[in-house]
Amino acid sequence: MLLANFYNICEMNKIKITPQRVEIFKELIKNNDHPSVTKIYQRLKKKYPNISFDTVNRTLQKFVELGLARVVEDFEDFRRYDGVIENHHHFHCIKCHRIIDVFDEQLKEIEIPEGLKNTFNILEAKIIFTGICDKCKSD
Amino acid sequence: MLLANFYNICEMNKIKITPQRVEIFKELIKNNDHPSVTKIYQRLKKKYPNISFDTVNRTLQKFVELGLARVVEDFEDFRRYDGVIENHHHFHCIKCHRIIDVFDEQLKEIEIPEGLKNTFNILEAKIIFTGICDKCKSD
DNA sequence: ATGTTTGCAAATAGTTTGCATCCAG
DNA sequence: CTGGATGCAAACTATTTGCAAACAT
Repeated sequence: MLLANFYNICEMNKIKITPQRVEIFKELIKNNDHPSVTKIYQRLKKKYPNISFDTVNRTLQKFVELGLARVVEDFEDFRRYDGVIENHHHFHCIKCHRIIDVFDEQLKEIEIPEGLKNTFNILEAKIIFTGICDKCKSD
Repeated sequence: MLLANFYNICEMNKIKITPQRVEIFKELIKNNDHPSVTKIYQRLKKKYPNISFDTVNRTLQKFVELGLARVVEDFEDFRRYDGVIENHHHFHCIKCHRIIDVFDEQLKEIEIPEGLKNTFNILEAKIIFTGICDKCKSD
């Protein structure tokens, strides 16, 4: 996502291009380190001491609405527990938030790319499917 | 994970087998619907009105320590944003919490099991690798 | 001009902590 | 008995909301 796209998308959606929004967007894409709201806020506060945490927070949410950004691993915002210890995959329904275990022979051994295997110690590779579940489909 | 294992693991780790722990464990594995603390608390409160939210919360954490349970998609507990819109995978470092984008041709098309494809509307299939990153490996 | 956006402050939700009491071993 | 476990209440953290003032168009 480039800065030029940012302007286009803002105009298309008729949302105002404010200095804060421009700076927040630039900070978001600058080094792609998946920053939190607080991170972006802290970085911007150095250059623009007047910016508020709240604006950063709301702006990032707006960006997600507009398709300019995504929330990292965006599931529910509270902890859930799993009694199944063995490695397995999950399906998340985006409507009812059901989580369904996925056990599949084919997916059991995920091919870990050489680049990754050599650089990091990979402890787990888990597929997370998101979509709409059977119950919610029929609504 | 079975109830018998629960007793064994508690004994092995010399933690007390209290009625609360037994009930919380049974509730966790009963229908494997990935319950939140609040869910388990609410369900148990019907039968055991004296149980406290706090005990449920701490017990579940204890279960994770002992390897009796897992936290679902257990990443950091605050929201992080991604400026990359295109589908891609992530590597999470469990030590420094860096998140690194994984783009890989081989992984681009994840084989979605027929069973899943037929039952749900799958919108995304994303692999989340967890492990220890290059920087943290050398510490 | 005017309706959106901003900054502030207070509220909220989920989780955690401190501590006195209780109970499993 | 005794140290770990429980229940309660208060604290904490991340996020959200309401509102008046400021600004982009």
